[in-house]
Amino acid sequence: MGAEGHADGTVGKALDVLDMVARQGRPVRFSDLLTHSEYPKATLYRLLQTLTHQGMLVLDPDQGTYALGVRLVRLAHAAWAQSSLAPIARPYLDELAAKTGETIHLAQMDLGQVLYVDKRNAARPVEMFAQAGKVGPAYCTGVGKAMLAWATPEALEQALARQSFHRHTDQTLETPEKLRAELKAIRARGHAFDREEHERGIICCAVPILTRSGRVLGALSVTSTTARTTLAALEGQAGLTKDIAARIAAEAESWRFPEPS
Amino acid sequence: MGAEGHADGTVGKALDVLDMVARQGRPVRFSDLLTHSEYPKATLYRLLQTLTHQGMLVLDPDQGTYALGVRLVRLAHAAWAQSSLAPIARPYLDELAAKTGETIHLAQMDLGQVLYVDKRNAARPVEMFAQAGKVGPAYCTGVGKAMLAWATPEALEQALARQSFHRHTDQTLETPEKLRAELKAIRARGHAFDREEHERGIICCAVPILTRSGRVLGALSVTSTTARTTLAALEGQAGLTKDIAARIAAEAESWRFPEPS
DNA sequence: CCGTTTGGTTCCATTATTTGAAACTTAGTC
DNA sequence: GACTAAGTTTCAAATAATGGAACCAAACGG
Repeated sequence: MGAEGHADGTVGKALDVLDMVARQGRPVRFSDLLTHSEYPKATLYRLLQTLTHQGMLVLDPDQGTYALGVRLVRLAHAAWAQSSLAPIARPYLDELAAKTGETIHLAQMDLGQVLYVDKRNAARPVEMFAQAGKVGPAYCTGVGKAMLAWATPEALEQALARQSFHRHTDQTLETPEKLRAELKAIRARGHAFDREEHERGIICCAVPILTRSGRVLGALSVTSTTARTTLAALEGQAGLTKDIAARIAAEAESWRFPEPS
Repeated sequence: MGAEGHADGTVGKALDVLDMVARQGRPVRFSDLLTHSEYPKATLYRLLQTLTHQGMLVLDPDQGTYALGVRLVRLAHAAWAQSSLAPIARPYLDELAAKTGETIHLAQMDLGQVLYVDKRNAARPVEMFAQAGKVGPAYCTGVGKAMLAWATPEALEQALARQSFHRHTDQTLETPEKLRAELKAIRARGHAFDREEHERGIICCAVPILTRSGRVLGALSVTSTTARTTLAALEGQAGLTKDIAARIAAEAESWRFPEPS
């Protein structure tokens, strides 16, 4: 992993370092990062200094550890409100959750990975960050495959290059070829399934959220367990899910001109 | 505004641009940014390209507008989980909300501004991003003053330099001098009040969250309205609030060694 | 239709920043 | 008091950023 191929320019490297800190999941010492990093000591050191000075990282002076800074949280709040589908989709997710009684996921694509931007659990209200902001693989989730199926050729190639094709279950599609074939079937069918490809016992039916011009904005899925229901039953919800997806897309498109200023 | 004095290096400029996009609150065209920016055309253009290529920004090809990218949401998830007090403080906030029956704010300092990282509304469960991630002024909020009162001299000066001292209400402290005097009183007292300084009718009592070494981690406030209660009554909760703050601090400190690895 | 403006993209010689090996400074060990 | 590990600083060479100007394309206007 890592394999940050082409981190263009200093900015790319800095963001790379930021990711590195994020990946650790806990405050890290300089030397920890150094061992995990391909950058030489002095370079890494200066990058950390810059990021810290910029408030993207915070240095705990007591322990000499770096953690992600709160400036990120502020930026993310804006990102959430302005770029993700979550605020637009909220009422529609509620509706879909109510009508299906199943778990709902709203996802977008982030550099070949699936990013869950909102979720409904049917049972209890959303605990935002605990649920959203999480990432998952694209090649073995319903939402991931739904988005890949309608991705542009370039985006697809980029994404494929970033998939690990780890065999999570014995249903997992293990090769780019198998995935390509599946994507073709998904395009023909209009929706994607997850046949326990990521997690044993978890199935879902996912649809893409497309603009009128055919661009993928995200994906929406209805998830359940093999204990509770079947794929066929989930497919029965596909029409409703597509309908909701279309309404989200329509609103997302009309939302792009708040005020002419 | 803007006035980003010393944006060190390319990274600083790039992050500056990121902030600029965030500030607009909606997808922006290249030329919009150009007019608001001090950078020359080509420079801004390349910064935008880099950020877009890095997934921090997303270019809507249909409209040629830039918006904050989802990569930020992912980073923020990590920031939230690892750097903010929110995950640690959650149960304590619940407890405080239950015992006081008032609105609770958990805040941290971000470049001289107050960043609300969690909140309890007594009535309904938190809608995370809708509530958290918001920012407010430090000089006229309870949590802001509580944090400034225990800030290091350098941090205080930096923060003071960034305050606008806008007169939100006729109670607002309008000058650095008045604020300094107030901070001294707060240190002596052990907790800060908001006497309708930010918003008419809104009062609160806030306490800092301090490490054993005396460093400010954040602040905690119990907020209400003049219609419902009085400052004196809120002060009655100060002991409980300090207790909760101490427990949050203790847990935050012990949390810093997940595994020796 | 053709001249013009507006919005966006690319060039490229100049300039400033980044780079990273190595030297240096602290603490901790033994 | 020599030895180590962790963090910080230096400095000439290498590299990347810069930005004025040219360019392209699409919309506009007469």
